[in-house]
Amino acid sequence: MVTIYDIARLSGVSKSTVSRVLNNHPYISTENRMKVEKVIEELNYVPNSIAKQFRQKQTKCIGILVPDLNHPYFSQLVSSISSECNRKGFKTVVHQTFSSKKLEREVYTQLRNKELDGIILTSSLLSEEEIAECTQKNLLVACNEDFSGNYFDVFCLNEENVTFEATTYLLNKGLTKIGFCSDNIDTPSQQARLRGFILAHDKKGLNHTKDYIFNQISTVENGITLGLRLFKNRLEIEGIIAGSDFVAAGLIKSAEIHDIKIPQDFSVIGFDNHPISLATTPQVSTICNRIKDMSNDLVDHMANKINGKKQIPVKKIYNGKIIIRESN
Amino acid sequence: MVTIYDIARLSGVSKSTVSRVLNNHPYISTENRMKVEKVIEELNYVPNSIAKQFRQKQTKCIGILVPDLNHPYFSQLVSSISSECNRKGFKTVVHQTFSSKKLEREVYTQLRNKELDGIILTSSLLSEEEIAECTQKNLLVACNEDFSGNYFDVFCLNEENVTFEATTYLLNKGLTKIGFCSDNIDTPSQQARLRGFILAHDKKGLNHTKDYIFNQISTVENGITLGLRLFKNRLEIEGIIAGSDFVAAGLIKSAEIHDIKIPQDFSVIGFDNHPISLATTPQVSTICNRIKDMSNDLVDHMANKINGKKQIPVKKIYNGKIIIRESN
DNA sequence: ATGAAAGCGCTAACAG
DNA sequence: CTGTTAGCGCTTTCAT
Repeated sequence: MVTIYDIARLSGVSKSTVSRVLNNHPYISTENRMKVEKVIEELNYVPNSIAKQFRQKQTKCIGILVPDLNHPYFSQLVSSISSECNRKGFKTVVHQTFSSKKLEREVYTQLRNKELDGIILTSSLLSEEEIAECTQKNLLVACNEDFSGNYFDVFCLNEENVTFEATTYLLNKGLTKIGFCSDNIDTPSQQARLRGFILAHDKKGLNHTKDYIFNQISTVENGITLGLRLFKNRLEIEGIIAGSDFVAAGLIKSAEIHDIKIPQDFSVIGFDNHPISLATTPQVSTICNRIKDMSNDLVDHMANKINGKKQIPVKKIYNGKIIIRESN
Repeated sequence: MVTIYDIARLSGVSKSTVSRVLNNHPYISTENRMKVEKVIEELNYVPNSIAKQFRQKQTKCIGILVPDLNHPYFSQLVSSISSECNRKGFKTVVHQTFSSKKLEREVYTQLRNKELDGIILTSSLLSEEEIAECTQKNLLVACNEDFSGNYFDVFCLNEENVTFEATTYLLNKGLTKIGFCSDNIDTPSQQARLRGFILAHDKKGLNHTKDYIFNQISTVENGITLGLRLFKNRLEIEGIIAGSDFVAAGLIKSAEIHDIKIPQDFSVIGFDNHPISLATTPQVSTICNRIKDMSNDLVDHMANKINGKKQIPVKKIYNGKIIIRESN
């Protein structure tokens, strides 16, 4: 392996000078710079970046903690975060937890071991307190998940508000028996949605039906199966906040099979404004998220922190928006 | 920062002994082992993994090169590869190229700089020769992309065969004007599909229509737009190998809008057996891939190579399968 | 079974 | 503008 020392020897300067050339320091004689660059070229020298990292105590790696990449929302979020990080000179290490607390804790250990400069959390099954304890003084920022902001910085959608609005929208249409789907009800973001759902009922003096709150519903298949259950037994449920466009698509397909007319007999509102919402008949009314804005702000903030720029604590909340199409 | 030296000092042994305890070496007195472990516990010591990497010249990081994570096929592929890598003790660094040759080359530079122990390539716009030149003697394995296998190991679907079969299936039904969609026609896998498409025509003594080969078609929206073009002008095209279930869904939606009956007036075959293929009406006939098998074999192979086990060169080809549903 | 010592490749005071 | 020097935290011979 060619090292900085070989370059120094062959170009008749010291290691420091080579290092300076490599790092674009000012104040180097053009003569020496050229000699060094020539030898670098000749020997096809590539700097050993681990040695550099070791010296500087930085990995230039940011971890992204995500439940599952094989998911229309999270793959989009990670795509956006990752490319922003790359643009700012950081590599991104993806860690899927598959909703395992154990795997999640292991990633925090990597952070403590300095294998990562920081972690971006997109979803968690642990409490803020436990996360803070696991990560200690190391850098962690939450994106997407609605934490308090007392333990680490947070960038998230106003899930509660937007679900409140969507629910109110259905309620205003005169529906009274509305369902609610979530993928994992134990996460802060889903809890926030549920609060919005319930609050909308409260504000109208109505009660929500506990039996119509469904958990672990996240895919097209889940939507189809749920629809089967709902429509076959001709339940009195009149509409649903589906929590995802994929679930909405499944419900719509299921309704068609059971000859339930949407939106006449049943209303559906999806989430995320995923292209699939355009492909169904009727097209899915949905809620658009703010992935791009969130990830840009977040990565900017994170990069500044890593580079030692003082940042004030933030909890930044983004407003989603309802997009009314044909399914309600 | 607590170091191995602090532990040594406080437990009255040498650095070497501490290192041995840390690495589970045999032949350490239980007495010393316990002393060391006690101090480690007390000081809450965490080993500095960059130092370790530096020493051992390994990053334990594998790069995954992918066009775009925000994509139903690639997000699933990366999800599978990444979790396999994690299980084997490697971190995965995701790099999206967004079809930029420049970004792709940058990743190969990272490999040369030893920032990565190896790269898994899922798609490329460069030639095998150029890739081989960029990566030099470093470890790179291709997954998904149909390279020759002469320059690096390859694990891929038999794209040509399976597209041949799908095309033949339509041809056997009596269709003669069939279209072909690809997301990026310049990649080896799409070229392989195209070969299969053409070969199926050849075998029947039929000509394919060059005007019906569409490039840069990959999303629901692309499918809808393409359908618009096809159906509005009542082209004589009778069916299409859509290249992706999302495109298929868009085409089906578009057909509905223009009152084209599928499969009576028009046939569609998707690709990947994505859940969206269940949500459309009619449901999409599609081709199932072999993501799980491919990524398991691949990561196993890669891990062995990194760990110094001699591996013979491989080009492993997996057979896809047509799933006939309602759209043809 | 253990310790001393060397060194991985690089950066950054410091001195000149 | 350049060279000397020390050292980052860890592993691994080589002795003992």
